Amino acid sequence: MARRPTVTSVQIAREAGVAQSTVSRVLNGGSVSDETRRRVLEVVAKYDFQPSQAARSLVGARSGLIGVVIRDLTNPFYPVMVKAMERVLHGQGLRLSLVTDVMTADEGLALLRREGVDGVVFTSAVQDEPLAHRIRGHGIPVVLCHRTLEGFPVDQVEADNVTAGRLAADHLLELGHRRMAMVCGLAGASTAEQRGRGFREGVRAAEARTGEAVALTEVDGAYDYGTAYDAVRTLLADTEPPTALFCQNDVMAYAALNAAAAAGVSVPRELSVVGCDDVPLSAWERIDLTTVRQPLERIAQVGVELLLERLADPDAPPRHEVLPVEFVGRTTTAPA
Amino acid sequence: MARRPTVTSVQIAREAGVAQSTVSRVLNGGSVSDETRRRVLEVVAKYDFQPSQAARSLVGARSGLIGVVIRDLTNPFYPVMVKAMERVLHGQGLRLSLVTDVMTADEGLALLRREGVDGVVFTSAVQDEPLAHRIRGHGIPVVLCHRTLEGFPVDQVEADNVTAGRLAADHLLELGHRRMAMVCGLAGASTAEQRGRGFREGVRAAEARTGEAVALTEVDGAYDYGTAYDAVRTLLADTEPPTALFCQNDVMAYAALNAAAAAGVSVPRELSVVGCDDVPLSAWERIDLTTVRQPLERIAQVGVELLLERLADPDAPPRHEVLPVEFVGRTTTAPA
DNA sequence: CTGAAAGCGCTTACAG
DNA sequence: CTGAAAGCGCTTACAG
Repeated sequence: MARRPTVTSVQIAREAGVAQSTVSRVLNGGSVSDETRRRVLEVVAKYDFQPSQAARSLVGARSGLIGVVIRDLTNPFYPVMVKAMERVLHGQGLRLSLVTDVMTADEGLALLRREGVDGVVFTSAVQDEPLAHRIRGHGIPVVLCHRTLEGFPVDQVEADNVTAGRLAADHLLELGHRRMAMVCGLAGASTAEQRGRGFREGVRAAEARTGEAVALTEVDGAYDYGTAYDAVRTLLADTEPPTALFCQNDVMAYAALNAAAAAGVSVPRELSVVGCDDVPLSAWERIDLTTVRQPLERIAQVGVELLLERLADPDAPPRHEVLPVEFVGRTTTAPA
Repeated sequence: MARRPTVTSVQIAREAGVAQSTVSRVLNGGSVSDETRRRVLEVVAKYDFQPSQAARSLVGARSGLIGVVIRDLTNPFYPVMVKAMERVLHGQGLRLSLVTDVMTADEGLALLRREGVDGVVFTSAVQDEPLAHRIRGHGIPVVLCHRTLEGFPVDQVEADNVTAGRLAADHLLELGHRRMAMVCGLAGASTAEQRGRGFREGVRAAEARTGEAVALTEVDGAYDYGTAYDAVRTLLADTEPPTALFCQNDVMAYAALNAAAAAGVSVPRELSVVGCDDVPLSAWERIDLTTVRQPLERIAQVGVELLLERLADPDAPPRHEVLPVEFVGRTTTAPA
């Protein structure tokens, strides 16, 4: 089990009877004669030679590493994104360096710099968190994926979250709900601001159209299961609880469904619940959540692609992609 | 956005008026005078200097990278493990390099070698998959975490899976079930073999004790949601379907619950379902799965610790930890 | 305690 | 097409 010394390009070169730089050339696609290439590749295959990434990124212009900043990996939302990103990156021969909430923002920033990432995809940017700005301040290309930051001119991709909120509102209002609550996402997250705005717009529009008043309570769920669970339990303990809930993401909607079950409140008979995201879990028969789908994997994919295009053309103007959302009616909502 | 040239230790040294090797020493804890240390750290702080990991791992004995091999990140089982591992590693100043099923085993092996990982934790080893053996063949320390491989003398940590299967059997038999099915995990996975063995032992023991025959059907679920879902739908379409199901992991139990719902089979009235793992999801009111808990985070933590101890003492005899499991009764099971 | 030097394993001009 | 050489940014003996 002593660390067997790794084979290096020098040894490959020696055994193939060529210069070390020639080995490098055949591996990186320089001009090499067929015969030389064949001879080198034979030795490469014999030892299953793998060039050192450390050496490569030390000398080269690129590390081949892309930073991906998420929050909590155990939130079912993120694995879907990470997987989609990994697929694209792996297809391009790139590696993903994950930064999660296991570390502080400062630690994450330091790591990304030490690793020499070629660029960073942020999936969880919030308005007052300067991490993305600081990374970019170090000259590292940044893209905002699924979240957006005001006054930060970088490549961004997001869903049409205002419409998402609007669709949720329209659905619940059409069902006749007039006493509703919104379980809000993280303060400072663009998605929370936009979904909230869309929902409120929908409510106001309905009021204007019907002349009927709609009661709308807003509580903070912080995009977090536990926070949302407690908030909904409190809501449901009220003397006049809402008849419908818009949760700004699916995870909080799961919390709402479970909190309702714990409180003995029947969904959808006594309480309608609408989520937002359409994470795969939402389609489970045991959950079957009415929600607004955002094209999660597509967002992840576009995010990575924007970064790759940025690396290819650093001076192109920043792009901002907005992807459409879609209402998904299932069984957690019913007429008031 | 031009890549601002990164500050190096040479520049820090120059500005602090010391040799580059002195900068290295203050950063790595060599002997340096207080005054020199102070002066260097001041410049380090001024530029927020981050030493290049590439250079460090090229010259040093360690890369500070630990490979972690999992299967599908979107299986709720793995994020829990990865997070627990990341916590331990980050506490030690180490980074995690994730290998998932987005790539082939060969590609994963190649990557791990190129990156020069100091060691690898396997969470999804299967008997006929030589990946772990091959990694180890390159002199890289390996630990098996949550799965075990026969005749492979490396550090291993697993739950007491035989007892897990036995507990599931005892519970269902006590409830009076005599027509059962087992949804089996991945062929070649030690957990599947052990849990299956424990369950069968329990059934045979009950038959011997009571003199009553117990019908036990076994179907393949491959530890996969979709595979298990289809298998359970087929089972339930039978003229004489089982009254109880033991699913060798929680994810397959979710599939069973959902398949039952889709088939209009009431759980637990018409069908009892027991899982295995106790992933956080299982405690949700909407799921509320009777299962056997294995100490997931603890397994992950011990796995990483075994590896770290191995790195500290390469010649210590291999260790094999077996962690206790615990029956968790919830509402997906009822008397036959 | 401190500095000068070697060297890790590559890529990339530069010659030929 | 091919080789010799420089150099990426560090750590680690080796002197003093």
